[in-house]
This record gives sequence, structure tokens and C-alpha cells, in this order.
Amino acid sequence: MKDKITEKSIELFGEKGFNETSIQDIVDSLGVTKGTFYYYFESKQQLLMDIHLTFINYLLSRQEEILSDQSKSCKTKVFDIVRMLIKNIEKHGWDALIFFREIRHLNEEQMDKIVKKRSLFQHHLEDLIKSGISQREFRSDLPADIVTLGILGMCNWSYFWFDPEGRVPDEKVAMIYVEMILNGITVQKENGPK
Amino acid sequence: MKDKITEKSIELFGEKGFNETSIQDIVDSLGVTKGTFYYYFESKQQLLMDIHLTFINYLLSRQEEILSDQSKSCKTKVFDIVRMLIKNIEKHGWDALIFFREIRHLNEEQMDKIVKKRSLFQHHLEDLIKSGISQREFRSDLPADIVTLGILGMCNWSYFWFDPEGRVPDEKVAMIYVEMILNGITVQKENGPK
Amino acid sequence: MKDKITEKSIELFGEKGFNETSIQDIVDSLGVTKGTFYYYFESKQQLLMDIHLTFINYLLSRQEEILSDQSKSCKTKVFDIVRMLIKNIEKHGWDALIFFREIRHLNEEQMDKIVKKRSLFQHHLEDLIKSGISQREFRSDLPADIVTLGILGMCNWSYFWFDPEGRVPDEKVAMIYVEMILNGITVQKENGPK
Amino acid sequence: MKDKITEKSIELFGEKGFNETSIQDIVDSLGVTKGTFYYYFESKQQLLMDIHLTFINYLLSRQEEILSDQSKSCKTKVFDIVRMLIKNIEKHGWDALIFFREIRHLNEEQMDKIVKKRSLFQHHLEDLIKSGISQREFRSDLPADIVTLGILGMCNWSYFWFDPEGRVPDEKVAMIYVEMILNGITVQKENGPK
DNA sequence: TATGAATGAGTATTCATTCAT
DNA sequence: AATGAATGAATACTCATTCAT
Repeated sequence: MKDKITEKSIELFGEKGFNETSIQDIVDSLGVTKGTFYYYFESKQQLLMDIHLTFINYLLSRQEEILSDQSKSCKTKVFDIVRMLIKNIEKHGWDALIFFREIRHLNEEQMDKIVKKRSLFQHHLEDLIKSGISQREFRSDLPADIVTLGILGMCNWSYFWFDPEGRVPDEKVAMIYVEMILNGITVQKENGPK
Repeated sequence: MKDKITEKSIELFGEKGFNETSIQDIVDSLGVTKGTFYYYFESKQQLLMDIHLTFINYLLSRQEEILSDQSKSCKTKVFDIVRMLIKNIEKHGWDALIFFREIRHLNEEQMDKIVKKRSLFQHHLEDLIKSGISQREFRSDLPADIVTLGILGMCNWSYFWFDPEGRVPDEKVAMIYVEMILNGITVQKENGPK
Repeated sequence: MKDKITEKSIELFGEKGFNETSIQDIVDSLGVTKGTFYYYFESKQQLLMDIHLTFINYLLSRQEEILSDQSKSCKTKVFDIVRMLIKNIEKHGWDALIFFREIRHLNEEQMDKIVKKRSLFQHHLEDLIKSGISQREFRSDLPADIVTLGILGMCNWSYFWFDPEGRVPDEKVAMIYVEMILNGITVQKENGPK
Repeated sequence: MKDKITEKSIELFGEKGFNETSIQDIVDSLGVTKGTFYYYFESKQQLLMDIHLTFINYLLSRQEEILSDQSKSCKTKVFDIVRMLIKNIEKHGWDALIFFREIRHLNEEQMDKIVKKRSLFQHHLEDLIKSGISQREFRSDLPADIVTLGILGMCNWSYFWFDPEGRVPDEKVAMIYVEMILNGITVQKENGPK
């Protein structure tokens, strides 16, 4: 039941927003009563926190997997992370949207915890970029932190428009983004498009 | 008075969110009463629509300015648009945040109107990319629509983290982004960083 | 309206208790809506605090009046205070009951304020007893503080049983109490009942 | 288990109040579950009734003991009853407080039963006073019922302030009260303080 | 222009109680 | 003898909105 509530809540929060979804909405659509909700969750906020935690922990573990693979180049790792982020939408659809849109409904303590984990994700990516720079895979004249934010912006924004059933599949979007990030959109003479 | 209300509302909506800001909050912080609010605005939603309209119209007119300059290359225009978007934060601070975060509190009709104008902005940029491709400034193997979304994602995301008083000034962020977009982050032998 | 709400609330709190009286009960019995209640009061607790403050302030001012009369003996002043306390029931009926029964529903800060004023009342009475002792009106072998509490206990307890319409009128009850306090119930040979 | 629940409930009702203590609070603090509570008690109200009954029955039996001793004077019996009431606090701490504070949470039938037993206690004391009057131990010009209520008020009120660990021990408080009741606080020439 | 009183529908949360196991 | 899931009715409180003045 707890899982059913979480699942349904994610769907409703995603569709209508956290504030716009009442506990009543949630329990009604499951055919149970409000008491049931509060049997499993301390508060609406706690449920939101659960959703956030599950999601960011999943992202972090996927990132960890990718980064710990010694055999891959930095470029490949960047590609894998971008693909992972984009692919996420297919599987976790609403989670991601909620993650970015509803964070401010957490209380200070909760927000802190999530923000810390978010920065962790960001810093792992930044470290990867820095590695790439010192290994001469990436240009040394672009600051790693801003580049990181640029990459994350691209990917995260896709949560607001990416249509899992759309014309361009996630794999393809990831490839285009990585190509843009790595080689730019400018026509180049010697080392043109891969 | 109407302007004072709008101004204060933007500030409060930005800080606390649309739903989290009550009409009472707004009028209290201006030392007037609720009646006054309803003298100038039909509803809270109408006020939000006003804010959205002002903002997107401003963006569109700035974009128009940039695009209509015949003397500039596509690259330069892309740079100008990116810079304009980033720069916006300094001047309009909260507006942009509200624009992206609170759109779902509009009603269907209003949302429609705004979404149409948003797409307009997006399509103008997409057309610019397409121009660049046919004029052989940009690579022809990357689909213009996805590239456009990538660029917008980068820029829009900065509304969530860009600190107008921070270490890296808007001008610089814009340059880094454009450099990334145009030439990528990969080390290149012959035609290195511009 | 604010006064009407306070008045009705006192009646209902007195009859049914603070917790047992809902805001709905209050507004229903006045034919208004909950919004109206919250237009005038911050919270249910605030209303309770209002009631407490009004009551204790009234008691203190009445006590002040009695104590400041230079022409009266200590004995007379004790009598006046006892009579005042008992008489209060007639006029303020429920107020007194609420004052003693519902104090714990105040929050810490509010309770503190009320408790301080309560002690003030108690200490004024204690000081009166001490005066009486040093002026040789009262026995010096009974500790003033415990005596004070005894007197207050007698009087306050009457809030739980005194029936304003009952057989024995307030004036009479006060006289009996004071007689008991001053001279005791024991048969005395020389200086019997006054 | 039943006793453990009762005991813990008395503690919690005393500290926080009947309404403010949930069944959950009680079972949590005992490490059991709500089902267990309802295995032993019909309802929360029934538990409260149990507490009331145990307490008033104890008081009545102690009073009975005192009154049935043929060798004592009325004065001594009054003293013993007052001492017994005051002493009670030490041993039964919260019980007494609950007894006076939470009675209104019983239902009509239960309340009736308790109120009857309470009056019984009161009437036993009143009868004692009347005996004292006819035996010329006590003054005949003070009505026994009001005097009784005065004595009970003094004693009962001590539940609200008496500190078992305080400066003045229960024995002493009882003596002062009885002295007050019997001889008054006035300085007397012939038969001064005992 | 602006006020202030009033509305009413909505919201999260609490809690005594039930009951199948 | 005890559990744990579920109920449902109640409760304090919020807030956009209305409207007579």
C-alpha cells in the first residue's frame, strides 16, 4: 500500500503539482481513506522527501557506476552520464520533474539534505571535466564549473520538454547533446563531424 | 499603485512562490488592503498573466532586435541571444524565475497564449540555427530543433543558479556557453579555441 | 462582532470546555462563518488568551482598589477580597471557570504572562496577610504564604460549586468564609463569634 | 499489562491532560500497540472511569477508617481528614489532579456515579462538622455545608500547587490548615494559638 | 479609489475505534 | 494475548474573492 501511495502521488504531483494535489486526491484515486495515508506517512512533506531521496540516490548510484569504470575515457563517461540523465525520463518520467519543480516544498532541513546530494552529483561531473582537462581530452580554457552547469542545464531542461514517445529517441538526443558539448555546432575543416 | 502591486508581487512570487504568496501578503507589504488589489486586478491569476505577458513580450522584442540586424553573422546572433538571456537575470531577476516556475498556475487559455509566444521565441532561434546551417556556418548533421532546445536549456537553467553578484559575470558566462555551443569542449589541433 | 464572538465563546468554553468547543460550534451558534472568526482572531488560542487577560486584569484592578484604601483594616480588606472573588461568579460566571480550567491550553509564552499576573494577585494577598501580622491583627505563628493559599483555595474552589441562584447568596458565603478564616470554627469562650 | 497501561496513562493524563494524551502516546511509551489497549479497555473513557473509581473509592475507604474511630474527637477527625487529603498528593500525585481536572470527559452515566461518590465524601465530612456542632466542639452559627466546602476547597486546591518536595511538608500544611479552620488567623487574647 | 467585513470551499492533520489474523 | 492495517469523522486554519460603503 505504501508503494501504491508513493507511485500514485508521483503521478499526481507530476501532473498537477505538489500543492495542487491534495491528500484527498491521492487517497480517492486509490479508493482508500485519509487515515490510511497517515498510517504510512508522517506528512505530505515527508512523502515528497521520500520521493526526492529515492530519486537522487538512484541518480548518484548510476553516476557512481559510470565514473568507477576505469576502462572508459572522460569523453565516454560524459556521454554516459548525459545519456543516463536523458534516459531517466523514460523510466522515471514524473520523478525528475517533481525533483526539479517541487524541491522548495521541502522544509529547510530536508532541502539541505537534498541540495547536498545534488551538489555531490554536480561536483562529480565537475571533477570528471577537470580530469578530462588535465588529461588533455578537454580544452583548458573553459572553466569546469560553468561548463558543468551548462551540461546539466541542457539535460535537466529536457525534463520540461522531452516526450518519451516523441520523434527523437532519448539515445539520439543524448548523442546530439554530447556531440554539441564535445565538438560544438560550428563547421570545422580538419576534424569535422565525427 | 497598479505598478507598485505588480512590482511587489514579482518580488514575493519570486521569493516564496505564487501559491505561497497570499494576496494578503502582497497588500500588507504595501500597506494597503485587499479591496485595493481587486480594484486593479480581476484575480490573482490575472496578475500572474500580466507578469508573464510583460516578460515574454520583452524577450521577443529583444530577440527581434537582434535577429533583424542584417550585418551580423549567425554565430554573432546566437551569441547575442545567449548573452541577452543570461543578462536578463541581472535586470529582471525574479521575472524569469516566475516565468518558468509558475506558468502552470495560469488557466488553459492564458497558458495557451504564453506557450504560443514561448514557441515563437524558440522557433526564431531554431530558424537562426537553420540559417546558419544553410549558410555553412553550422554543422548540417545536428538537428536544429534539438540543438535549439539544448541552447535554451543551458540558458534557462542558469535562472536557477546564476548569482548576479557571483564570481563569474553574466558576460563571461555567456561567452563560455557560446564557446561551448559553437566549438565544443574537446581539444582540437588545427582550429583550436577562437 | 468581535465582542459577540468572545462572549459566545466564553459561554461555550464554560459549558463544554475549550477543547470540546470547535470554532464551528462558535460560529454556527452566531450564524456566521469560520472566516469571520479568523478575521477577528489569529487563532483559537489567541481568543483564549484574550479571555484570560481580560479576566485577570479585572481581578487585579479590583484588588488594587481594595488594597489602596488607607482607611480600612487588614481584616476588612481580607473580607473585601474574599467577597470580591466570590461575587465575581455572579457577574463573570464562566470566565472564572475558564480561567482556572483551561489555562493549560495556552502556549508557553502566554501561560507565562498569565501565571505572572496570577502570582501578582497571590502576592498582594500574601503581603496583606503579612501586614496584618506585623500590625498584630493576625497571628504570627501561621506562615503567610500557606495561609494565603488556603484562602485562595477556599474561594477559587467555589467556582466549581457555587450556584449564583442557589440557597446561600454570595455575600453570605463570603461572610462565612471570612469568619472561618479569621476566627475559626471552634467554639470560643471569651471572644466568640464576632 | 492492564495495570501497566493504567499506571502509564495516569502519568500521561496528569502531565498532558486527558484529551492531549492519545492512545498512541500511551501504547508507544509502553512499547505495545493500539490493539493491546483495546484488548484490555473498552474505550479511553472507560480507562478514565477506572482511574476515577479507584481514586474515589480509596478516598472513601480512608475517610471511613478515620470516621469510624470512636475514640477521637471531632476536631481530631477533621485534622485527620485534612491531613489525609493533603498527604494523598505525595502518594497518588497525578490521580488527584486527574480526578478534579478530567471529570468532565466521562459520559453522563459515569459522571453521575462519580459525582454521587464525591457527594458522599462531602456529606460524610459535613456530618462530622454537624456532629461537632451538636457536641459543642464547633460554633453553631456557621452553616455546616458551606464550612465543609470551604475546607474541601482549601485541601483540593492544594493539588494545584502543592509540591511534594517543597519547603513545607504535607504534615505541616495540614496542621496550618486545620489551625486556620479551627481557630482562625486572628490574634486572640484568652485562647490564642494552641 | 479604497476599505473592511464576511464568505465558503478547501487543506493537512489527528485520533478513537474496529477487525481480521 | 497481541498485532497492524484501515477507517471516518472531526478539527483548526487558509485564502481568493465579493460587496456595500
